[in-house]
Amino acid sequence: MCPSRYRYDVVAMAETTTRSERARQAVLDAATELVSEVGVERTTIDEIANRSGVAKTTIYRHFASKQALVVEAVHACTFIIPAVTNSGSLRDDLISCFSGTTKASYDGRLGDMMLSLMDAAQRDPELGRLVRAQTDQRRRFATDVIERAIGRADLPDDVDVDLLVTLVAGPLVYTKLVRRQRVTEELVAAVVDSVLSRYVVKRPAVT
Amino acid sequence: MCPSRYRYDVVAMAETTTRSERARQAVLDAATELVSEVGVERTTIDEIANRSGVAKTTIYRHFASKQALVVEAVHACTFIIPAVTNSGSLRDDLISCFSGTTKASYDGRLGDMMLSLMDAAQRDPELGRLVRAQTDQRRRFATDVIERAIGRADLPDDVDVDLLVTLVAGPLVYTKLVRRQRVTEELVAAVVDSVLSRYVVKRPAVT
DNA sequence: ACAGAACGCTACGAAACCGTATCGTCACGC
DNA sequence: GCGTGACGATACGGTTTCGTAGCGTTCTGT
Repeated sequence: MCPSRYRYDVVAMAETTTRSERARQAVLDAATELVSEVGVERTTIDEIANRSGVAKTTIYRHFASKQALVVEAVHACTFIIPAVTNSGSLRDDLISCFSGTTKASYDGRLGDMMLSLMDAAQRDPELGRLVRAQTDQRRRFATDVIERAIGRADLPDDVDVDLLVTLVAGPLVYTKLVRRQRVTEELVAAVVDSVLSRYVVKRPAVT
Repeated sequence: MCPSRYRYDVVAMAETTTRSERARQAVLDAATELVSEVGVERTTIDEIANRSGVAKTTIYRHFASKQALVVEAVHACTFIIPAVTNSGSLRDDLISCFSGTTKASYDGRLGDMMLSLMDAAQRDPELGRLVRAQTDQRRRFATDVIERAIGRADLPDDVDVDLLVTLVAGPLVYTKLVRRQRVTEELVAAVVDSVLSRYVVKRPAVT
């Protein structure tokens, strides 16, 4: 009847998990939460211990250092892979791709910690690799979509794929990180249409 | 013959400046240098004292707190206003505007501290206002250029000016901050041309 | 030259944080 | 049910950093 000393929620996790795994997961959850709130630099082990309900000593039984813990916590929420459609329409696939990527990268906690993460990545090689891997992966999705379009001759084969990806991703990332505004579906569509307008029949120039 | 105890360079400053002003400036210089190297969070008063040659006690005679010092130091290098041409050519003016803005915002120290600054701005209202003011000012230059073009009927008057600015600024900022690549003149021109291609006569769609 | 203002130096208290040690308590497989 | 492994609580040493105090030294205007 008396409550367990272990404060992290046992019920919320599959009962097949061990005590050790539950503690570990509670620590990782608290770490991502904290990083998204106060950034990498201001995240402390003591506060993670408080929020997770896991004793600091136990945290150090699972993770070698604060740096290792942060890296693993960030890693966990970084590799959420958005689904990308393959409809045969360049426009639709691009919108789908960037909507998915935006959701996976800039909504929720990961979006909140993105700036702090990129800043910390400037000085922490481990985090640097993590951020770079994510950026590359996100760009890869868009690159694939574009190359499929080139294969269908929906785009000229001398198109600068790298630039094209930057032309779409740039305004979206800028809107989120610099202007701190929500990236709406309408914005994604407007950016994609603007970039693609160069390659499709359109209204004549205004005189 | 014996060297002065005051280590900051007296010669480098106009001799009309007072001792107090020289110390103050040396502190601000060291602060911006340090912030650009290690970020806002890791910048310490002791290290500023070391680099500037100004005693920590003297620093606190000039600035109420570390936060106040950082804000003022950042403010000093933030308000460098780039020159923008008014040639009558939308394309040339846009390229000039964004080249200038990029130089003023993302080259040198300010560029190095930008990520850390935007991160810190999320939690420090004072820095938040500073960053927002700079962003707004940068966008204002581009907005002016575009509105002049609308006045000349080089652009339709129903064009979404805000979106247009984002379409150009986004890829440049993204290239610098996320991809950590240099923003070349060629890139600026390529982005401007891509965005403007919607509004000028261009090659027909590839079949 | 001289007085007062400004600075440098050393030292310090207080707080935050990292990582470890110790020991008592709990959970889980057998 | 019982032992072993895992956890919780407390405490601690060491380090870093902020911001201040005290006091001697240097500069500067008059």
